[in-house]
Amino acid sequence: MAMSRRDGEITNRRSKAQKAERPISLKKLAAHLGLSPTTLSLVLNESPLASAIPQETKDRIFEAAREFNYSPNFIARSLRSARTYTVGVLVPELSDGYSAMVLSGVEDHLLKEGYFYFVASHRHRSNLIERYPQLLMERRVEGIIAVDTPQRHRPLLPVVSVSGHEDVEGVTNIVLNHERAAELAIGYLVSLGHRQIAILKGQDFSSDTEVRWQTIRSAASQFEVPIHPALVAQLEADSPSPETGYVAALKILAAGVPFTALFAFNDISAIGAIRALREAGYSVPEDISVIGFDDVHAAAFHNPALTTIRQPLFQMGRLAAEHLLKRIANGPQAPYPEIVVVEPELVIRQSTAPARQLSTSPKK
Amino acid sequence: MAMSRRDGEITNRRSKAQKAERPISLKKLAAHLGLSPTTLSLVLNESPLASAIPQETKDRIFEAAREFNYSPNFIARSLRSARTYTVGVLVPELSDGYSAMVLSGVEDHLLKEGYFYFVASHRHRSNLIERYPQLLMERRVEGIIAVDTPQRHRPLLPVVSVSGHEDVEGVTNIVLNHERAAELAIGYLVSLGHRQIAILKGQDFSSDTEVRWQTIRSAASQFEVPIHPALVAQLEADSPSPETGYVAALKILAAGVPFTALFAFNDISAIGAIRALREAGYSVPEDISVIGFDDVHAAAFHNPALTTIRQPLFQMGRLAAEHLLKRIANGPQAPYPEIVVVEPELVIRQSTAPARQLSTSPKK
DNA sequence: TCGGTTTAGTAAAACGATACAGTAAATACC
DNA sequence: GGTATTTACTGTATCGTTTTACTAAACCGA
Repeated sequence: MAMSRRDGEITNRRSKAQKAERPISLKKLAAHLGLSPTTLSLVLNESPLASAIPQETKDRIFEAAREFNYSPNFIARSLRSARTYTVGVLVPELSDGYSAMVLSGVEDHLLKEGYFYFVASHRHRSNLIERYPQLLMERRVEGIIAVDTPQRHRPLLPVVSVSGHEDVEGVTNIVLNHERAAELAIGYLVSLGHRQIAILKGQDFSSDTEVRWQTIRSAASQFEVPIHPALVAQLEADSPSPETGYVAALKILAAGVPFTALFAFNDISAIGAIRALREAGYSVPEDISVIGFDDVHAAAFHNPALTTIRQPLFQMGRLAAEHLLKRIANGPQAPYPEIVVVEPELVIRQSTAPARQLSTSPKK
Repeated sequence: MAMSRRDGEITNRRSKAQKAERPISLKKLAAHLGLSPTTLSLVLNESPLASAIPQETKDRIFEAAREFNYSPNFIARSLRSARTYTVGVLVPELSDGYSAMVLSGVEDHLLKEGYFYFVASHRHRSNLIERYPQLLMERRVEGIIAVDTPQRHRPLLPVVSVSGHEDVEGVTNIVLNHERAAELAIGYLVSLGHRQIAILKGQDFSSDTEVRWQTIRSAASQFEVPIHPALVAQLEADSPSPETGYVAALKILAAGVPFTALFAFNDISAIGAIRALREAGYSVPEDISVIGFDDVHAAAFHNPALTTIRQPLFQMGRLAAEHLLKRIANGPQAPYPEIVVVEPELVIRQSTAPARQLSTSPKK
């Protein structure tokens, strides 16, 4: 009994009218009670000035407010108080796991504090990266959280950046301790006996790409393992799919330089890389160890379960929200932290193993 | 050179003052130009009434607006026009992939049309499910999109629900053709020779759970394959991790009733189930075929790549936004669709194979 | 009975923009 | 030369709330 509807087809209509009653205003409610709006405002907001109002009147007011389902117009209030209790969040992409995790932490704190937030995802398009902050400012957000989004100019609002790496005045940076992350990964691989390590670099647009690469290089030299240029490939496409890692790993394989371990830019690309390695006849981790980055949900349940460097993404989001609200509360003149560092964690699972005898060609 | 900073530690402060210049208002700009706010408003909004204003004056106005970086106060505008160009989006959870995909589609359309949106994730807590819509209404959103979130009462605003299944007046439902989805999955398994099919039911809080189960039962009876009660398990924990599927699959295995295929509630739980099967000594798909649902990014790159029923999540989000904006534009009296149906798609990958001779115990 | 305090409120301005109704001067028309 | 129209604007009210300053009546103590 398969149906032959096309996607998005509309199956039914109805036209029962929905009353468009404008919500009741303070003024009307006041008129109804024969009081002034001022009085209602004082009472409903439990202002100290309402102390002179007798309880009986207060009760009448509360009663009427409930009866007419009065709720104050947030817009009018915002206009008067110049407070919107709203912040803007810029992310590159919503569906890639990374931003969603950070956002989740951001939201956790913001909603708890009575703030709401606008999300805008710019998909790395520079015109949008320029435009969205303006639009957000027009809407009078009180601050901006920028996730993996470069900040050019000194902002007119408090800005907290997650995984940004520019040193811009007015911006608080929440960053991972990248030196430590690289040390953990390279150190662990070296401890397993790996000396030929392939690296997947991030896309140019990702703000972690450059630091990650620098810290890997310095960790490598610290552990005295050379990084062969042919064993480095860069992720290319702007896609939240493992495809990018697959392609990059193929490139490294094509170069023909043997290696026993691969350190991917993130878990998603690690998963793609594993597929490429497997298709080339290598098994992971027996022939080649793979280590990812981030520890997204999928990492633990991939097959093999991914060894990875965990970034506390949720916590980073929450810290971002906390610092932003603190800056908003303290006012623009107050000092604020320029950098807040969070620590990575090595999560050992099944995609890494001791290095085996190096073989140029797969066993097949 | 490992550092010993604790997470969230603050490394630096500075106190360079940020000027708190209130953005310039029309009134002030008008005063500066020796014109009335009205004139500026007409000119800057390119109102037809500005036709009487000579170009020279217009130029002066535009010039000054640029110079003082004037941008209209959205809040004031909203108050006057009773339009906020803002909608609210309710989701259960941001970090689970599903909501993020839908949200991505929602955003795509909304921002294109000049709308922004507030996100609120309720984590299935019923007090939040009640409270957030109220808060959103106080903030004068013009409509609400509810993703996998039950709607109780007839709303005071246009509501579009994605994967909701209540028939509530005032709500437009964007739903998958679930009958077809079940037919595709069960039909495909049957065509591969499977007759003993295990089912992972969704959590009670998921609005798809009930329909999915009903349509699976009816598809099963249509194809004349019985569903053994011991081969049905329900996902329990409220977690976006494959753990839930792992646990449920263990429960089915424990029952000891043999089966050759498993139809999971979603891809995430399918991935967990595969792990459980594998640990029990079965190989997928040789011993047991597994089919997922949704087609999230991870599905294609899991090992084995997941055969699944694709839901067009991004498109569903976009449709939700389109219908909501249409309803907002048409006003509350206008007719609106009650249901919009989208079609699923069977995506065949490597986690399914022809049924093999049934064996009660794993080959090991 | 006078001055002061408390009680119970109110009036008006303000936030920033927009809509509507004017108006004064200049020009056009016959 | 007188009316009609166009040009170039302005004044005021309004959206819904909050704030500040005010008032009028009642009460209170000496």
